Amino acid sequence: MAYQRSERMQRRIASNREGIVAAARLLVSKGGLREARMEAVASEAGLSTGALYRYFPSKADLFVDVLNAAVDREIVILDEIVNGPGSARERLTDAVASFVRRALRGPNLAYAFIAEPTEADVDAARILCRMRFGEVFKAIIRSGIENSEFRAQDVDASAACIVGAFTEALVGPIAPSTRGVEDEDRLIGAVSSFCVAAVVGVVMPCQ
Amino acid sequence: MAYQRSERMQRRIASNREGIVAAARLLVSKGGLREARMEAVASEAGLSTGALYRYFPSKADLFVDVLNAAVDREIVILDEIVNGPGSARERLTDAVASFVRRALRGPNLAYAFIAEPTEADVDAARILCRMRFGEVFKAIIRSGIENSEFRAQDVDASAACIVGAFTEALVGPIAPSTRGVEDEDRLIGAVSSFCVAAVVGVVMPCQ
Amino acid sequence: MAYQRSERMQRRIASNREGIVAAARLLVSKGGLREARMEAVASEAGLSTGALYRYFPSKADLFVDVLNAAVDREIVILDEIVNGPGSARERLTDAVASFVRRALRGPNLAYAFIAEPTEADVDAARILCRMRFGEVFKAIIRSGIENSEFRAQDVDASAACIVGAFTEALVGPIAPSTRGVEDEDRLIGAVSSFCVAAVVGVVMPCQ
Amino acid sequence: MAYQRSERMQRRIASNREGIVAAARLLVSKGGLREARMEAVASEAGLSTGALYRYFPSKADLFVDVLNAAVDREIVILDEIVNGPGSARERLTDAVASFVRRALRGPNLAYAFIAEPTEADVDAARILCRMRFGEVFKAIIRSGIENSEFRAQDVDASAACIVGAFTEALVGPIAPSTRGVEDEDRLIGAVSSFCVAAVVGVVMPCQ
DNA sequence: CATGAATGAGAATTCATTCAT
DNA sequence: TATGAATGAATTCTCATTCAT
Repeated sequence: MAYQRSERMQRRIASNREGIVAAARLLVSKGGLREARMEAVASEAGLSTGALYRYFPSKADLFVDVLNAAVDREIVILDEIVNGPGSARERLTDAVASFVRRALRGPNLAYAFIAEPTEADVDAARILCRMRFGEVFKAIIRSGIENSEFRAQDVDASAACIVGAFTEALVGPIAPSTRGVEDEDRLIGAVSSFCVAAVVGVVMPCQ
Repeated sequence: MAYQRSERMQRRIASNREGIVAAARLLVSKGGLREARMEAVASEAGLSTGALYRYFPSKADLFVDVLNAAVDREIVILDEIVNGPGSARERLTDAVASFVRRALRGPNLAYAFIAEPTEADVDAARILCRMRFGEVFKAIIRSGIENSEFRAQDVDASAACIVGAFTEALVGPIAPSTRGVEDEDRLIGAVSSFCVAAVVGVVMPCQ
Repeated sequence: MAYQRSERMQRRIASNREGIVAAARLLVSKGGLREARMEAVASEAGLSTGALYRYFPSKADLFVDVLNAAVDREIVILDEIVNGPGSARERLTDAVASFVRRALRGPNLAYAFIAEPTEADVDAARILCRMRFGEVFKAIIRSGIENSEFRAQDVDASAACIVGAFTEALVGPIAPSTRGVEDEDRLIGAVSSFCVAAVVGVVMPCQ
Repeated sequence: MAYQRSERMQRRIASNREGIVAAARLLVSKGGLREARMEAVASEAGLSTGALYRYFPSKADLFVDVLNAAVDREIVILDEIVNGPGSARERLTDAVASFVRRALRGPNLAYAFIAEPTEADVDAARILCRMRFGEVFKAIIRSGIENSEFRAQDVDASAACIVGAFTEALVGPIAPSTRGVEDEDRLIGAVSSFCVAAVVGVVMPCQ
């Protein structure tokens, strides 16, 4: 009677897991972490609440996973840009623009997660995610400083500022992310210009 | 025949109100809005939960007050800088530095509140506060553009980026605000340089 | 230093007591017992909540008093009618009409109290009041039976029915006591006819 | 892949719902709406408070249901009598007797609900219920007037009076519904005679 | 005697988590 | 393994009553 986990079953398990994460992501993108109740996630995933706990030991674990999955995708894309060709300036512009563009489209959750703290458990993960984003930008900044494209600066601080700047411009209530789609390019241009100017910062060198 | 409210009592009432706000502020600065339960606030203030409701009609009202009080103080100081003498560049530097410096000291909650969404009621106030901060920086940017200190730019977007940048640099976990006090000046310098460079943005003028 | 209670003081105490009862009555007539909070009563009476407890040991006691005061007045008037001249039938008509008329005017609270149960303590008093009203009508019914104006009947039950009938017709939501003032006489006529017919009840004697 | 809800479970759910309603009914019949706390209901039903909210969205909804269930049963029975054969007089007698008889037995809550106002939400339902009772009696009265069994009269007022009369005779403390069961028939007879006499009202036709 | 701020025991409702089926 | 009903601790808010001033 030894229990052999069939391939079919394995696939179902994997797909259930993905389905749960997808459902959770959808709900978060709609109403934020605050409104993503376990029962709603289960229902969206076509499962029972009990089943959720077979895949994730707690709500926090589930949302940490959701967060990481979303951020992983971002990081992959950003890393490609960062490690790609072009000047540091171009790569920074592209990285910011790429992030902002996808965030404006949704349902990309990176921004939602970045902006919304919750329980301590999830918060810790969020913090790590912000750090991962920070690392991406640190890499660009460092390479820009090395080849004298960028001014000398506190790399940690600048990276934090960049992440904060585009996050706020996107999700912050100040920033009119609701302007409408036509202005998308304008917003992207404005934010990436801001960030590039900040790190380049050859300020009035000829005066 | 009405009794005269004794001065002693008046002082007690005033001090209680302040005590409640202070207790709430403390708890928020420790554990965020989500851990600031009414009972905890009451206990911290040395009162009963019922007493809280004599001073504030609801939890949301209390925290809106706490938030506004913190932000009011900031805005007063920032406005003074903004409307003061000096070039736009100097004023921007000073404004950012001033905010960051006080935030690093604490218990200044402006940054905590700026960063943490909660219930819809409080959230509305938070959004207004961010907007108020945004307005301060818009004013500087506009004046800088007018006198050609700053490049032409999307004022709304830049203001959002500035607020996001120093917020993130402060509360964001990327920027280790836990570094210790020795680095305070360094952080302040880094963040304000970042913001100034971003809006000035005379990028590579001699190339 | 023996304390002589001055006449002035005695008068104030008495007038305060009356003021409290009046305030309570007003609030009840507006929003029912449910909405007559002690603080509101105090405020309406121009006193502090604490003062209330100098005159009444508890909320229940206060409202029992209010109830009894209102009912006392009714009973005095009804008793006058009951013990006055006229046939039992006339006296019953007058009694019902008199009660209904004053109730329609307000702020007569008898009906409000009659219709609204609350805490056990007050409820007991309410029950007693209904009994007192019942006694009034029992007296009329008995005298009507004695002189053969009314049919033989269960006096207790009939009295209860009468009280219930006009109470419901007044405060019950079925009975449109909101019809407007022009219909006042019509309602009074209808209700008293109903009650008289019920106790006379010489039903189809000639058939 | 959805599991089939077992019949056993379905039965449990149905019986739980009924159990909750029954528990609520019991508590109301004992101590009135004001003593029927959600925790007490849950405990009486052998459930947790949380479970109650799976079946009813709020306390008000639960009690509206309880009220309506009780009244529905009454109305069905009364309607049968009203629309049945017999003279208007007979049908009125039967309707009143039927209601009073069942009310004396309990746990029939119609009378309890009829007599006790509570929170606004439940109150609205209570008012509707009284109106439904009123309609039943209006129908009889109208048909009695049409075929000259009853005197001309204000149908609305009379219906209200009837409902008030038997309600008071039952729950009102004047009419000792605690008399004991032997007097049941006597009370029923007295109340229905009262109501019939009231609407027939051919008062002293031969004098 | 008057004041009214403070008390604190409730009461309703929510939701992550468990466990019998 | 899946289900989803049940749990129950947690949390906000209310209001009669008390007591220091």
